[in-house]
Amino acid sequence: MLELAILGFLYDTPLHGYELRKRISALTGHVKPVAESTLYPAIKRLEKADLLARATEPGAVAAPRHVLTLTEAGRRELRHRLAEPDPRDISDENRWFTVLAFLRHLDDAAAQSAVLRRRLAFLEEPASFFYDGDRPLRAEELDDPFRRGILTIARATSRAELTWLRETIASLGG
Amino acid sequence: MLELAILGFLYDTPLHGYELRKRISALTGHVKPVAESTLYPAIKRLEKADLLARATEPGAVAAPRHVLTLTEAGRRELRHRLAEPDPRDISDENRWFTVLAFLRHLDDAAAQSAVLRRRLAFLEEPASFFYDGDRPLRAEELDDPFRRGILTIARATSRAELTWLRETIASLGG
DNA sequence: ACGATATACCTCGCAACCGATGTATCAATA
DNA sequence: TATTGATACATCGGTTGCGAGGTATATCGT
Repeated sequence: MLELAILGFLYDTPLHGYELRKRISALTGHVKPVAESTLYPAIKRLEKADLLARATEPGAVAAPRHVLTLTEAGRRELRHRLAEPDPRDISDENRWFTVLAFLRHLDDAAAQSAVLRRRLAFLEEPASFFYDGDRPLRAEELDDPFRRGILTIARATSRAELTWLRETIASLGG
Repeated sequence: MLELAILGFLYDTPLHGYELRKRISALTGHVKPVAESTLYPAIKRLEKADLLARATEPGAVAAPRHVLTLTEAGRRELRHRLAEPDPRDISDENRWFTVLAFLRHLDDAAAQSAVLRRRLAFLEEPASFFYDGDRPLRAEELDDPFRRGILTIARATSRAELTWLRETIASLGG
């Protein structure tokens, strides 16, 4: 998820690590804070895999900057990760939002639509958080008000997202 | 999050690892699958910390089972983790849902309410995923349809949850 | 008789994540 | 003048997570 965000932001324009950190924090930081000690090793991993290159520049304000630029392989890698997301990128909302945040980088509307349809298929599966045997329970069947809350909230999200997905898929396919 | 789920399920009744795995999979598995190679080491960690004890029983169907029971320290630990959740348990929906799933185990309505109010405070902060400088952007201000989707969906979730939180806090407060 | 499926547990090695801590420079504020 | 805060990068050790693989037993369908 972090690597996807790094690739995604650098796809637009080269950035140094500190600026990258601020952008990632703005995108997902209020939900999942990004530690510097996670970001810098991730950058190194991507550099080692030749997905990005770094160039040292004198710091504009303070210490020298390492400006990060995606390589051609890095650009391919982002498109690949967007076009064929890991199942977790589809099911986990945090990861899914990161995919969505950069999905415009897929040039092909059909490819974008295919990704949205994967999420649609996931949301259309009858799934709950609580079961009676195999049967998914509805909010009304639960005594526990907190568990009822989970279902109420999840249902609201799901409805909103289904509506948006169907509209957006239609507008892409049009 | 995994440890919280283990403690939460065992708070009700002793279970063996395999059954625990099925319950955790039902609860969060459709979003975040639980690997056995994550669960068993987690059980060991909790055992080592004296939060749970294991007793070997002949297997009802196949191999022998290790029935896991929370110790008194384990029960205290669950209540503590519920009463004073990590900030990430509040901000990250996956973790938050796990807290909610077991929040009934806090005996005190005031303590439950305090936890809900922490989530309420988090949701009431003006946060977005996209900014113009410091100003959070609204869905209508974005060109990118996918990023607009993120805000649309997040807004719908947030509204539903705020409503539910306020209602539930009111009903707890008497 | 054989293979698939379910039950039931476990280890290994690698990857990822994070808190604590360290190193510098520069600007603003007290 | 001192200290805080922002910029800018990095390492270390510990913890968590996961895929791949392993070991058994019992059941059910073919």
